[in-house]
Amino acid sequence: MATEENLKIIGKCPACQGPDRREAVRKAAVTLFAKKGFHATSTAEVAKLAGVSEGTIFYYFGSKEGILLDLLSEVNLKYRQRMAKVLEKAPDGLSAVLAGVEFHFKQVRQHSRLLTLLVRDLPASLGRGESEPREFMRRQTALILEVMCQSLRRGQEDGSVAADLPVMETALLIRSLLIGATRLLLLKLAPEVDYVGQAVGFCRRALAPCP
Amino acid sequence: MATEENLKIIGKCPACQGPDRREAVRKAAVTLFAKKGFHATSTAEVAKLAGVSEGTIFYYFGSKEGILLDLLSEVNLKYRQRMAKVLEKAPDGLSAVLAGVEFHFKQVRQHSRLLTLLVRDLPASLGRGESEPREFMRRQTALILEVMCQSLRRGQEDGSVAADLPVMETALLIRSLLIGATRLLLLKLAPEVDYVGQAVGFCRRALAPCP
Amino acid sequence: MATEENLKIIGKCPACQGPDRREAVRKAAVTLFAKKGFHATSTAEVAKLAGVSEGTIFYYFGSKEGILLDLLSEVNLKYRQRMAKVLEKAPDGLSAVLAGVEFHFKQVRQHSRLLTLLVRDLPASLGRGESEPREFMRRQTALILEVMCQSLRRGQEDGSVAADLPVMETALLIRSLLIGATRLLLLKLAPEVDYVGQAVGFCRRALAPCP
Amino acid sequence: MATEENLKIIGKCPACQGPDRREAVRKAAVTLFAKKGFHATSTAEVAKLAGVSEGTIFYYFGSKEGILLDLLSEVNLKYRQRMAKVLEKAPDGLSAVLAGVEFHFKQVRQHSRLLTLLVRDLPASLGRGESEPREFMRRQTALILEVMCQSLRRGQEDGSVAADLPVMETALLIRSLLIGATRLLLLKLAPEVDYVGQAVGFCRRALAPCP
DNA sequence: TATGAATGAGTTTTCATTCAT
DNA sequence: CATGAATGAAAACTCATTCAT
Repeated sequence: MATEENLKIIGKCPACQGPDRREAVRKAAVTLFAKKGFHATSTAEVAKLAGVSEGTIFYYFGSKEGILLDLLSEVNLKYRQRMAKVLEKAPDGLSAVLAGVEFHFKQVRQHSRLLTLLVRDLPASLGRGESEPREFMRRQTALILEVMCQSLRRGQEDGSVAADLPVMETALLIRSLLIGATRLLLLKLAPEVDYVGQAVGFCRRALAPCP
Repeated sequence: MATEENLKIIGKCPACQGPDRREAVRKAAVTLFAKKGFHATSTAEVAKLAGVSEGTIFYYFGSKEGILLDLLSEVNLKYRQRMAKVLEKAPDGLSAVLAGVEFHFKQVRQHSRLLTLLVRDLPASLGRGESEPREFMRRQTALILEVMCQSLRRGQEDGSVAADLPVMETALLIRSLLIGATRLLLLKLAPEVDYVGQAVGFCRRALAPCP
Repeated sequence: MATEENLKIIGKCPACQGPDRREAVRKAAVTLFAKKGFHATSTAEVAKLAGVSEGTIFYYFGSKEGILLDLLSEVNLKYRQRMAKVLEKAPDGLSAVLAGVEFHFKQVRQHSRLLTLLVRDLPASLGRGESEPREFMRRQTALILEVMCQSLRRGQEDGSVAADLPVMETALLIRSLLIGATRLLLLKLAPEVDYVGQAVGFCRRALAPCP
Repeated sequence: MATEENLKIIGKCPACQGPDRREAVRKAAVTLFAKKGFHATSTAEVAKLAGVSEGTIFYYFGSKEGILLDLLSEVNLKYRQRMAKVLEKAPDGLSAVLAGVEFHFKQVRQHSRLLTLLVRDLPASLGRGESEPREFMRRQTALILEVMCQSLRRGQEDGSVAADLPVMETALLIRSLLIGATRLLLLKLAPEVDYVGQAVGFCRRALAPCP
């Protein structure tokens, strides 16, 4: 086919047509937002790195915030789906929760750029008060919490988790631990020790019924 | 004194002279940064709320980021000092750590505006490379971690904390939990349940030696 | 015919083919230009309201200004034709002029959206130098003036209009009155009183020969 | 004084300091708005012609529309004040009105640039619907109408104006005539004849009581 | 010490227009 | 004929910072 060759000749990335332009913007945005932060990145930079015109960004995403929202909803969705899959496979409730903890740290390592957006640029960058994007984030958080709650309940039923623990509060604590750890890790504010294993142990002791 | 009288005449608050101007800027900045975020707040707004000229801000703080850094260092210092005092009073290491956890949540409630600065959007320079302000943040985090580590070691010596726990990693986990919880609480991303008590229990079970 | 069926299937208005597309654009443009003004209306909005693609607009009208010019020439043509018909029917010159005045106010009421275009913001090219669209507007004005002049001359011949009035200047004054009134009425800058009758009386006294 | 000399040396217009910068912007804006129209003039152009930075414009006027509003309120104020003075001097009501008509045409000739703003860029350029600037314009129009009404009433009292004419409607008609004429004159849409004298005669016949 | 007028580089966003299909 | 993805130039506006006073 001549098209691809021609594109090479005129110096255009052959992947950058049609919906691929959208993807190119997303990729560029992830890279820059993760490296410099949402506010410190201009749409001009994103456009340049993506190899598209600035207009294209607004054609596809409507606004700068639109890119971030689009990115985040995907991060959240994939994270949740994978997390859910991991939890399902576990033999009992406690194992599920602990597998979730382990999974989270693995994700942080593997998708650090994307998750950095979650701990640095969001939701602080988004509209304050009762804005639409804020509500969006709250929903996302609630969904992830729900998954965690289910495993905890399952654990209380099968006896692997202490029965007297209030489910929601406990889920919040585990979630807090994961969020805080991600922040310390990705913003490199803490010494670079690997504490995944310790995190699992920490939670196990906190959750398991007293023998 | 002529000064005070004059000030009354021209309608300026007599407290807003000399070093008080500095303080006025700090107060205004805390309020605005916490409410709207660092990026969304302009120096003009800060100056206006503080009742000083824009030039004054730069005279005292050098830059917009300078205000934030100044604020953060004070938040950290006071937090650390108070935390240290709380830990000292505890009868044993475990109680110290748990008292620290409880103290943290109390602080969040009492000084929410100030602490919001820590979980809200940090300036870009804090997120990238080896900038000076970045190093500053890391130092602050390290100092707080150190305090926590001391209590853990003390607990291992007096037998109230499991002896096989690696101190630094465990301190990081507790710190993570506190940071994550603060974020969820202050950014109002989680249901508004009170989980201080649960947090203490969670940590006690995770730290206490197996009976 | 397959076309109509297909259109129904894909949910497109069957009237929107061929020259009807042109008409759809015109209708949408009138609505939006009258409501929001020429400058504040984007071609995208026009295309959307018309249910056609953006390209179509440029296919038919060449440019955004082209739509306006097309619209204006039609407004003027119809206005002139109708005005001419009204003037013809009048028994004498003065009655013709006064009927014209009355007719104008009726038009303003009936076709307010279309006529608003004439008093609203014209594109920059209409306001400057010797541009082509500028010349176009001047021609339109001249044509309407000419009609008015004819009636005045007729009135002077049949004695219903004072013989010593300079025709062109008088026509310009009447036209001025109509234009100004339209502006005040359509832009709703004046109290909403109905002054058609008064306008007719005003002109009659100004034109009729002194008894 | 050294200051003025220095300024000349570094190539700055000596008039362009302090509040004179504000004035420089106003002057530049009048020139450009009148020549090209409000929409077709960019703030960059205004800044360049005024010899100030673009920021300065926003420092003083807040927005592009702010310049226009500022300009217009001054035009209106001066116009009204001068008009009032002219009307006062007249020996009777009819003379007052006619002097006002004559005065208007004189103004149009003398301050054509400024008045062009009134007939072309306003109020079409300003916010639609019930916007603040729109209301501003309505108030301005009302004030001018009021002045005209006073003279008409005075004329009816002293017998120089027909007693049976409804004051407001008549004022509106005269105002309409002036507005329309200004538009035709300044936008150069009509043949360039001088019809001031005719306008006065036209109005006299329309207003004077039938002998 | 304190001011605030002035800046200009930078921001996000808009939009008429083009053109390959 | 008709589309709509893509553009890029330009727009209005913001704001941290400076500096003469």
